[in-house]
Amino acid sequence: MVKKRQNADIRKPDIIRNYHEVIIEDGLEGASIGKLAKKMNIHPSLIIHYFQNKDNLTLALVDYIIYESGKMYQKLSVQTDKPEQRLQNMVEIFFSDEWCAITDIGVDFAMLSLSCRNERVQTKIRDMYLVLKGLIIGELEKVSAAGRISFRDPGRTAKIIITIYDGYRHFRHYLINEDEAGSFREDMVKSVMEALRKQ
Amino acid sequence: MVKKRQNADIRKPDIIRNYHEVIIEDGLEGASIGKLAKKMNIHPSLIIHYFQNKDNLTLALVDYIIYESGKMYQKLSVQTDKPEQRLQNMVEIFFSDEWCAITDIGVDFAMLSLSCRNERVQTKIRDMYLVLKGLIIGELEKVSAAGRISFRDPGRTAKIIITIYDGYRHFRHYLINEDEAGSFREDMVKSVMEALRKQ
DNA sequence: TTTAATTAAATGAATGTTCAGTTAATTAAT
DNA sequence: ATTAATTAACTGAACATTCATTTAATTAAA
Repeated sequence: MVKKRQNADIRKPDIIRNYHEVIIEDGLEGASIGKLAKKMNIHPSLIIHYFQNKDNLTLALVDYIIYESGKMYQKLSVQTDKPEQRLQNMVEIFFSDEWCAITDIGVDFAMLSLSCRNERVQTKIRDMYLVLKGLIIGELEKVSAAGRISFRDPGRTAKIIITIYDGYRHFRHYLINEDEAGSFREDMVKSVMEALRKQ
Repeated sequence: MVKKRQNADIRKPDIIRNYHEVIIEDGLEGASIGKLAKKMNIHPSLIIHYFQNKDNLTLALVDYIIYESGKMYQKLSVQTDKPEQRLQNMVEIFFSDEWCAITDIGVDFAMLSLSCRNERVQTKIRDMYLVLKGLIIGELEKVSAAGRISFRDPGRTAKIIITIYDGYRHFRHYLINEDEAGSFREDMVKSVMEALRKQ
């Protein structure tokens, strides 16, 4: 049984996590403070107490999702010191099931949709992409520094990687069977590596 | 002034179009039958009369969006008969502003999100992708038939094209300035053409 | 005892939907 | 060609429910 009275440091992130789950189940359009409260066995007004209103709660959720993604970015630092191997590893991690499952794609789509109408969300997501891009550029520059391959424009290359990754994560949802998914992943990894070589 | 009494053939698609607009403005989570009715200066129950309930209306919207996309697919048939030129043209159309603006990306994201929870929507979107894929395969096979380049697995190649296109359409939204968008497009077109050559 | 966590109760507005009725257009019969 | 019957388009009002939010009171921890 959960301790009855908790402090804000526990309760607030707990509310956000549960809100995330509600949206997974019912979508952003089906999520409400009432449902969320019922799910958590707390009173709706407690949620308002912590987040003032629903918009704030949703903004906090965006932060949460971005933060969770950010945590994973750090895990990208791959075992080996060989720059090229690092690059290969990074790409393979991007296209792994674990990586694609970091956040729920359904919720991600909802947030992306929201970002088209909400400038603050748009900015947050843009910043997240900038972080990811910076991280990839870092890896590319390590390769360049090692002298093997040089990237004319690492920022450009990073964008290509992100684009193919995004498209992959998006489109894989609409493939029919599992073995198709497997070969699809291989193909997309190859495409990215190809794009890397051609810079 | 609009004719007061219209028949179903006019009214139903009109409702769907307006519903589309409401979602562009307020998102799927902000759209309601009430708002839609007010916007159209009709009674909410008239919408129910035609669509029975909100879910049906949303399903009809999915069909509408897919149909609008499908109409554009037909315009893909490009002027020239030279297969390779056709291929090039097709890719350039995919990455054109006009093409990316066929449907509203915000609404598309909302529908993609919905598809993660609604099997019927998922199937509809999957089918749409199959149509697009088939169309691309057709073009690839024309090139193969001309004997210039042969594609080992056109279906595979088509999936790569769709993936990069999807990622492009998705990610371009988070680029900062216009000239960046221009060079980004060029880069992605190049990437696709590269992927085509390497099959 | 002060502060923070939590609930209770109540709010008005908006939600989707039903149902009964009205008005207009179409069809068939005279 | 006029009229009657039928169908379809549309409105009005009311429905219970849910919605986010407010304000005040209560409970527990520091």
